[in-house]
Amino acid sequence: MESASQSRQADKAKPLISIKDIAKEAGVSICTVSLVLNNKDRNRVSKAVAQRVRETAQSMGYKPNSVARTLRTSRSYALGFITDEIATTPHAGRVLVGAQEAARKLGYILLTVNTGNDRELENQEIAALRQYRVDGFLYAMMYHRVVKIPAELEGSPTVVVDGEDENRKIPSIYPDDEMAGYDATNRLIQAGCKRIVYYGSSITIIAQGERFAGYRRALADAGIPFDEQLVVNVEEATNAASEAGRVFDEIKPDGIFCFNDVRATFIYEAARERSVGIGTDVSVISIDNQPLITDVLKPALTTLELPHYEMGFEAVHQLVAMIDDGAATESLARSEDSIRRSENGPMTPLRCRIIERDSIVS
Amino acid sequence: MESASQSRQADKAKPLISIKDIAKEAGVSICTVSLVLNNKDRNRVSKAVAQRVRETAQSMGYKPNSVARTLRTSRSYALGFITDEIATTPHAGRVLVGAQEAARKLGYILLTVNTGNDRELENQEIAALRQYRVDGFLYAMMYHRVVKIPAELEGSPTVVVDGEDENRKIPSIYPDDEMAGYDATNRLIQAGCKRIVYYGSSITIIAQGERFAGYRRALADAGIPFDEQLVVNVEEATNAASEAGRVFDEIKPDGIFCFNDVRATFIYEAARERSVGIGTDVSVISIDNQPLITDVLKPALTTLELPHYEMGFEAVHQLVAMIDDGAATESLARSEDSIRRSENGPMTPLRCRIIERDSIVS
DNA sequence: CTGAAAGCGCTTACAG
DNA sequence: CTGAAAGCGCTTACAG
Repeated sequence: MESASQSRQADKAKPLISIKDIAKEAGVSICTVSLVLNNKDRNRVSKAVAQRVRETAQSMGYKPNSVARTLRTSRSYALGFITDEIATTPHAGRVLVGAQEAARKLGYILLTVNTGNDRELENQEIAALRQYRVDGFLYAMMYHRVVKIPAELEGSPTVVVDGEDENRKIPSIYPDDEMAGYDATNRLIQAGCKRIVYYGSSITIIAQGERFAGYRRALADAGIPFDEQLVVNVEEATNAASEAGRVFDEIKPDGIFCFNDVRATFIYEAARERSVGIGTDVSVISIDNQPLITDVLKPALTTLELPHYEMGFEAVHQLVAMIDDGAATESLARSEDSIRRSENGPMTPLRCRIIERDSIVS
Repeated sequence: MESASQSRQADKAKPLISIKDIAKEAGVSICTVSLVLNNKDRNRVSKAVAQRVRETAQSMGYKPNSVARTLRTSRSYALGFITDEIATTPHAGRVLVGAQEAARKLGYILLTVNTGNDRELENQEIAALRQYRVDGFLYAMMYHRVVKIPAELEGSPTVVVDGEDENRKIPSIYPDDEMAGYDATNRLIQAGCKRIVYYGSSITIIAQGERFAGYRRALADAGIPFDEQLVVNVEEATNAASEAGRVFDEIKPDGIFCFNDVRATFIYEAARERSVGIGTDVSVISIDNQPLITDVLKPALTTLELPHYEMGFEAVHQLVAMIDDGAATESLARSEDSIRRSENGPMTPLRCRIIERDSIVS
């Protein structure tokens, strides 16, 4: 006999009951219990017995032991959530919330791990996750970028969140920044703006290129000629303030599409200094919907929200689809002429939602 | 024989090797392998054999199967991280990062779960976590408050993060808001301020009472009489702006201690409207260190940072101490005259760090 | 110093 | 329709 009371606080908890206990109580074998509780009893167990087993399990408060099940079946219903760094922005943590919610609904649980962009740590954590026999991996980035999937993940179901696999092979969920740029610019055009500044980023991340492309497409669709002079790319820490001033002093636009909310604050500041009325004299729109900023700016900033929650949610859905039906997903990812997903292959850009407030002239 | 190839992408991965494989390769029994790999081989296995086993394990790239170990030992080295809602502020997610880092260092892994303050969901998730046989629970709140521990957690090692157990029985880690109020006020006093406004919160959360208490203590320590007129408690959404104006128009202080960074923005705004120079005419300090705010405010705001990372880190440390040595921790928690922790019992307030910037007159 | 055996809780062919 | 048995990978008394 093994030590009956390991010195742990947990021992005070009520004892966990197993299918063996139920079998004894219901007067059947454990395999009958297993069959019934897994709903595999059709044509195998009499209705009466099945009913009795279910009631017994219910009344005894039976909860299956996931660990034992995992050992036996090699399916853990656990997903590894790997992130470089969570919560740099208030919204980034929402991808974890979305992922967690989807996982719960699908009967999965999330094991989360931060790596802080340290490749060695990342490998170490992936190994740890494997020891726990996770069924698949979410590889979540802090912001939309091209990612190199760690070789350690090879062969395991994986989906990239807020990033794009460099080879466009691994399913990737990310914000549709081109569409966001289009929608933002188009919103300004709908408000009657003719001379729209793109107040962008001089750092060349994906979002910058895509949003700018969306800006140009919206202009083109509206028949407004593109003017290089209206593009002002800035860096937050250096020239954002001076360039914002130049926007008003030299360019004098009727609409401004800001790369993000932080940049919008520079536009607000410059407008205030010049007594230009945002929402009255000039329309402003941006992207991010950072609560701390939108709370404070007046007039309230109209902006697009990145689909963080949705990315997490969708990623888990796709991952579980791969796990539950690997063969189908595999062939899907391989065939170029697949019917579903034909356009983007395994890539899933998600649209951003516009949050209407008061910074656009109506 | 069971189906050799379940249709899962994971099957492409290299096969997992077990102690059985090592035993065969090294020509010993599996129990010898187990003993050696768990470092329980002293006086039980010859050095030569032990060495051979280790080398074999190494060369075969053996990783123990946590699931099998858990089933056998009832110890999962997994912790349940329960949170009401992650990432409302950029910093809140840092508690998860801190917890995760501590967990990794101690050989544990985190299963995270969000409940969105839904009590029923919470119970459901706790049950799920139990099915995975977590060794203990972190019960993390979004902000410092008194918490009622769910009955479902009873009997399991648990520590509260960013909250205080209402019964002061369950170990709780939270920011030392009284000390933060003291440190902030004292910083102003050190800068020569004599007439210090407390620009606080009219919502009575813990932090408000504590920071105000710290404010009064710092005043008392410095021999500055407390003046009720200098206390201005506001609500962000309603009277913050008008009251900030009143601070300058009627009270005319030389120092202002703001409850948080968001409130500081109202003070900045009011000062600007009146051409009062922050950092030159009046000193301002606050609490939160919200990057999005401190990035934008000029002059840069001196503020105290809440120890989010540290709370997560410390909580995991205490939880693991309970798990590894339950008996000791139990007696500790019960004895009123314990030597360690005598002062606060199971409560651990953590000090906030001051981030010096340019809003205090030097 | 080393190995055979039991068992953690479950699932799954297989035999009846 | 139901049960006995094997086995997932590990640990741990126990016997030698």
